[in-house]
Amino acid sequence: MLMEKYQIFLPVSDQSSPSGSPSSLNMANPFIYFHGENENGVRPGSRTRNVDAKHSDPQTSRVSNNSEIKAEPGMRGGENSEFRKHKYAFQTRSQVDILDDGYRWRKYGQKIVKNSKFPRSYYRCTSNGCGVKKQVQRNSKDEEIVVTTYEGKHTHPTERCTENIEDILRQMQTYTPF
DNA sequence: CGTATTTGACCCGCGC
DNA sequence: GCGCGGGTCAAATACG
Repeated sequence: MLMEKYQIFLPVSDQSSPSGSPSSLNMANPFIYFHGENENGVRPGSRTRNVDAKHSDPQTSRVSNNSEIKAEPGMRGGENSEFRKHKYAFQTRSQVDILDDGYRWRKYGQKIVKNSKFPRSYYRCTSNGCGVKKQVQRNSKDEEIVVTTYEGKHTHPTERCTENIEDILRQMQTYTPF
């Protein structure tokens, strides 16, 4: 057995789908994961957020916050598409949801998904101009399995030292077969 | 008091 | 067109 204390499942290869129709992103398989790189991953007219207007919010000065994630087609050009391409996921065997990977994350949402009994948390990197997102979900079948999905690419160096990896492993262990 | 988290509402795509 | 499922926002709250 390779896994002694922790277990990491790296993302599968990108073009490993011979069928060409990888529509089956079923999470039914507890250990099979995929990382789809949405080349076009632009959400068509994603949330213009008119709700503020109807909500009679005269200030609406949070434009800065929106603009960074706006990712409108044609705004950033190719850079934008590449930004979306970096999307991958991996699974870790851990008992803590939040794995400190050196970046600062701010939770911005939490949802209950059908497949899982546990809620899915949405995080975003709290750096200016760095719209990297991350979502953490716990597998319903194996409570110890935590699925972490990253999307985007960090435009800034890691705040903490690289040696922090030890801390990560320390956090990830907590599981002893014996 | 500033920043991060909580949490309900909203938005959007998709299936019926 | 409506309901459902999933993703995001933002006001309120918690926390240092």
